[in-house]
Amino acid sequence: MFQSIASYGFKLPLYERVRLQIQERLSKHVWDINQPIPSESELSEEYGVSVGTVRKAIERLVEDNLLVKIQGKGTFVKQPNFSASLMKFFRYRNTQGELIEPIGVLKKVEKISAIPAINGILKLAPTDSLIYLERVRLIDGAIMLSEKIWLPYDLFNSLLDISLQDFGNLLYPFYYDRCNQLIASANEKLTFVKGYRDMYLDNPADETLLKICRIANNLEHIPVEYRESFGCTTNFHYEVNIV
Amino acid sequence: MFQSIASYGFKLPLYERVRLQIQERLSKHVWDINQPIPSESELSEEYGVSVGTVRKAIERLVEDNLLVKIQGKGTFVKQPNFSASLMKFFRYRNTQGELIEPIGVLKKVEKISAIPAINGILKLAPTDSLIYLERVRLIDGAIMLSEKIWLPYDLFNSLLDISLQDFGNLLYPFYYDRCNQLIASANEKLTFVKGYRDMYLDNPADETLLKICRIANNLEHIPVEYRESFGCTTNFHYEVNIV
DNA sequence: AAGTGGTCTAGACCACTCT
DNA sequence: GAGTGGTCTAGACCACTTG
Repeated sequence: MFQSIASYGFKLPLYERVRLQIQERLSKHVWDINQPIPSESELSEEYGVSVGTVRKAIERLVEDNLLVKIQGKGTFVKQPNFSASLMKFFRYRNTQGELIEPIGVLKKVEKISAIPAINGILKLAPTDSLIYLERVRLIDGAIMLSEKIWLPYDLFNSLLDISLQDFGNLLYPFYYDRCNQLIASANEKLTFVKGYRDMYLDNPADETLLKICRIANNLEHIPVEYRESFGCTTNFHYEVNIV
Repeated sequence: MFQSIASYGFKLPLYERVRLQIQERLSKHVWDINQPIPSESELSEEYGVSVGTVRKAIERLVEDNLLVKIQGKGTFVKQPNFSASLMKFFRYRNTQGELIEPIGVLKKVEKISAIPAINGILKLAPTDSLIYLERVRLIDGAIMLSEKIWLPYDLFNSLLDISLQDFGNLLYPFYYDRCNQLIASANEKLTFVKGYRDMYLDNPADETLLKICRIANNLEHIPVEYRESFGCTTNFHYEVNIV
């Protein structure tokens, strides 16, 4: 009964193959978000494996934040909460010291040809095309952050069909809904640059700017977004949990 | 045979009680660091539980980075590698762009009485005493970072017996060796301050300084260190993995 | 009472490392 | 070949939620 997953390779342990099966059904949104997915015994019967094997598969998916188990009720699809996870690391404070969620406004979406450095970061073939975004983030109408974003064309070309004003405040939910790419982890580097003039920030040339380079990965740990953000240090607030 | 761990409370699952038993032996350094710990079947016999239960207990300890399993060889005590984990997040670069490990020099160690704000952060009783450290970090002999560190007196009083020059480059290995406190996670907040003059940095009053506030937790997720670091933005480089 | 996930057991066989 | 951890199974009982 596992011929269908032969393509995954038979060297994978059974519970990993079951995990991939379930994960595939998850990304196809087969199950209603408010209903429990089939029970462990149902799945074990369906896949013809023991309950313990299904449990182990589901355990991994829970670790990956794709499922949530609730004792007595069942196992549920977890919809990623972006504003509570990734975006919380990146904050500005107002003069009263309260946290602010900057408003994201997209300025440009276009297809561009390969850029060796970026293609290298995104682990693409040297000639693969890219999607290029420009975006600013506003606080009280003032531009605090200017972002340049590069994405693999093959995965994100559907973004070209969306008009600028239809992009929401957060990009990652868009990636998820439109391109089926769930951003699951990221690496960020913070540095400071002097003498860089940004077209949107319109900053004095001698001002020290914050520069954040982010490589964001999907669930399969494949880098799918490279982003460079430039910002003013005023009221900037960065928070991170190291585990 | 589990009377000895009655103090942990009998509501804990068996594998959790076994985990705590093993963890206790780990923190007492019962096992040689270069030898495998007793095998799963040996431990299951010793504790009078099934192999599966021991496996689950060890699984958790591996997740916590306390043990490492190597198939065919055994399970080994993992000594925490601080320079490769926590400290990698915090870097300066030289003019060639290469990463530099700043040298840490301790300037002050003393017992102080309670500070309401700090005691609150460290979740101590309002009158509990503290250990206070001052420390600078140097690159090419120049002070790049000035750190103020507060620790619970009860856990860290043995630091008072160590002379300043005997503190090594990294503090966390010291916490581990001398006070049995393994720093396992941390929360850091980066902000910028202007108008703060630091005694060690000896900075101009109008320079914008980086300020990093860190709350570091031990394995039991109890906060055991609060640290405020002030630094120059020049050549500063901060890297973090978000998962 | 029925169904869910949570815990625990016992035992089989496999893959790997060492001697 | 002996010993280790890795995978997989089958089944018992418990804790929790819902009708």
